Amino acid sequence: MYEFERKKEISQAVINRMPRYYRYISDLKRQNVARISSKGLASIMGLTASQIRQDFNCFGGFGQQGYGYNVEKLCEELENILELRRNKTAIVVGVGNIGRALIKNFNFHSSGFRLIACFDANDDMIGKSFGSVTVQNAKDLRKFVAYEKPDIAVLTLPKEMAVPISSMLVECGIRGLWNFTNADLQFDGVPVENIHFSDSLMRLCYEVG
Amino acid sequence: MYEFERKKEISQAVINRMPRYYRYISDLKRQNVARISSKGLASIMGLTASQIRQDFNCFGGFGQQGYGYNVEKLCEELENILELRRNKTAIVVGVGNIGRALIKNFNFHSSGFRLIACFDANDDMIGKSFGSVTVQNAKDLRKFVAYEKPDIAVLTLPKEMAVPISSMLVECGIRGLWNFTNADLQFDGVPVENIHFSDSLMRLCYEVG
DNA sequence: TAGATTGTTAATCGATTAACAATC
DNA sequence: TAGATTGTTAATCGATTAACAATC
Repeated sequence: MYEFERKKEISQAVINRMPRYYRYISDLKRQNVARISSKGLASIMGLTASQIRQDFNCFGGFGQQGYGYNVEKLCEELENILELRRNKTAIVVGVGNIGRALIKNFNFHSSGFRLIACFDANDDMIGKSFGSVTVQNAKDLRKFVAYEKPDIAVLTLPKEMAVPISSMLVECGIRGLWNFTNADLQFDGVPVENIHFSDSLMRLCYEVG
Repeated sequence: MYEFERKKEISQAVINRMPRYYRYISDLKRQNVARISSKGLASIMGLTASQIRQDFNCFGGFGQQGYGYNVEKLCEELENILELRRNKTAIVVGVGNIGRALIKNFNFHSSGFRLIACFDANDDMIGKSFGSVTVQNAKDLRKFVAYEKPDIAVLTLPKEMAVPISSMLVECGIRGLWNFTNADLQFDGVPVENIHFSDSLMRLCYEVG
């Protein structure tokens, strides 16, 4: 099924770099670049060639001595590693400004997902359509998740709701959470990816000095 | 001016943790908790006590042997470290869905900033008001930045515009960039904080397996 | 073949954790 | 004072970089 063994021991640091590799490699592919060496890629990405080779070799050897990496093949390998062609399913929970911005503008597909539903507790929102989905009543969320088994939920709801709702979602079998609230969520076996706007802006506040 | 020496050698890993510390400590303050030990904080944050003490000691000793840390004092120290009370200025460049979501809903103030203006190239947008700001013509952006000297710019514009516009902003003296586009930006001496939605979601795609 | 560049092992560097003397 | 807990040094662990034999 998989082209590579998913080794448990792949570090978070390596995983964190993979989407950026994918971004650069698909750009090169779009520009019809046929091959690239670790040295060449290192120079455009601002990394060391050594690190790039180490990173790719966590997932198996995609290169060829004396030649480098075939861009098209490498691009495909990265898609396989990140599982971007599996068409996993996502629901959006909370259709406020950020939720709507994601529904209307964000390309879920190119990050490996298909948006199949969205929910809100506000009566004025229920029934409205954005993009390809219609807002459903939050009261039906539990039933939907239990039956439809979406892979992940996008949490764009008020911070206070984040813990109770995500607990419920995990109970109903959700497999991952994309968390836009400032709540710190943690569940055994359910990965959480956080978009912490304020943490990021505070860092910038520090960094600009 | 500063209560602590900003040592060059503070690692990015430590800085990255500071906003999260601040989040937890201000929560404790809100709950009127008077003091907390590194051990206590470690247990609620899921870190080691040792790491917490090491991190805080990068900025000076805020604790007291045998007692722990005074929550109110620690909270204030974190605000000083992150410079959250300096009221730095920000502008939003690009008033699409994400830009508007930030303008209308995001609390810039609690992350150390004051939103002073926003810009868009779309004629239909210019003149409209959101929250406390009115959309200005992108043509006037250069002049505005050169004269008003905002500290940072929030980049919520199309990816293709990110490089040319941010180069122009840096030229005009912008001191930091909060980048919501998928472009990789890098300028000497101008920190960039990235919110890479798709990188984050791709990681989640990998992690849910 | 010769040159280039990988995959991989070894060396280095940095970050985290442990330990403990200092001291409130 | 005795107990608790810091600040800080030393030990460990993990990640990055360098080196080089393998090989295309």
